Amino acid sequence: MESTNMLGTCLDFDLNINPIHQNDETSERELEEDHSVDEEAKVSDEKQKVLVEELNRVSDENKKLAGMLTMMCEKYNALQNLLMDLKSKRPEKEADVMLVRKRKFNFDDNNNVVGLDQNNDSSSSDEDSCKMPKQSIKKKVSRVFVRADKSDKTLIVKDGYQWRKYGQKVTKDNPSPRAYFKCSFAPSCSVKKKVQRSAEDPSVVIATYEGKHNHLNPSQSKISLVTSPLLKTSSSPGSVCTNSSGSNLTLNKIENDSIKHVQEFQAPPMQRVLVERMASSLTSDPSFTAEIAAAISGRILDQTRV
DNA sequence: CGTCTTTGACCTGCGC
DNA sequence: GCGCAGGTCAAAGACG
Repeated sequence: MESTNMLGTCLDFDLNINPIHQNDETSERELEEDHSVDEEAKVSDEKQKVLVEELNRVSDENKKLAGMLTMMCEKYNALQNLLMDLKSKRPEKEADVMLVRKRKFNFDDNNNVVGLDQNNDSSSSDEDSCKMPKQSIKKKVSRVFVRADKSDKTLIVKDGYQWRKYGQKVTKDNPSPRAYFKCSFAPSCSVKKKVQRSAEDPSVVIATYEGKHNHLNPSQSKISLVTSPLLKTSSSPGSVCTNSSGSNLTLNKIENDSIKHVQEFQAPPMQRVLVERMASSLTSDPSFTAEIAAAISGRILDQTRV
């Protein structure tokens, strides 16, 4: 029978348990009709149940995420307060360090003398970084995933900074070449960038940033003009917005743009404060932004692969 | 002519 | 010590 086949194993089971009325055609037909109506109702009920469960699960998840966000904000506030306390307790020490750094920096800039600030951090010059043992250099490394046209073979990631290409190499694990860039905006800036297409998805370009810029972003002024009304309220001392030493403008740009959009849509002050705080926390930590970008890109890659 | 890109050679770290 | 792979240098060419 067609109807029994359509209704699956449960119905087959029901029909087979009562073989006594097999010759009674009318009663069988009535029975089948009843069964089919019942089963249709059952199926729709089950579907409804599944949907309701899914809805509940999603709303629970949403609640959990909201809770996590609130917790993150609270923790961020606590950390911010802690940082402010620490800064207020040790202002002289930091000022001394800054003074020494500035002095060394000026000397290096003006006289172009190499080798005097070898113990300096990532803001030392290229020559220094070449002479120093690689193990002693602790540079901040961040990765940015950028969607690019497959046909576009120029490994250029526009991030607002000025880069000079100094090498290209084909690596073992990836058929597409890897390009090496140095920041050419400031001679003393030791930030390097490696750009390579993803082996898994050639439409994705992976830019790896090493080090921290010790100068303003060439296009920073333009960006800060656009976003200053928002960031002025959100940025705290020490954030990227104020020290402008973020290593990743692409992300900053994306974040700032998205922040603008978010602010346009979210009028309630509480949400606005939350968004601003989140934005501040995101922009103040390049590694965190890189991790977020990596996670998002990975997610996108996963979805495009399916 | 100055700047930027390309590309082969060289250097360095690491595993065997 | 050797080979491999990644990273860097620097000469040559392209381009505005």
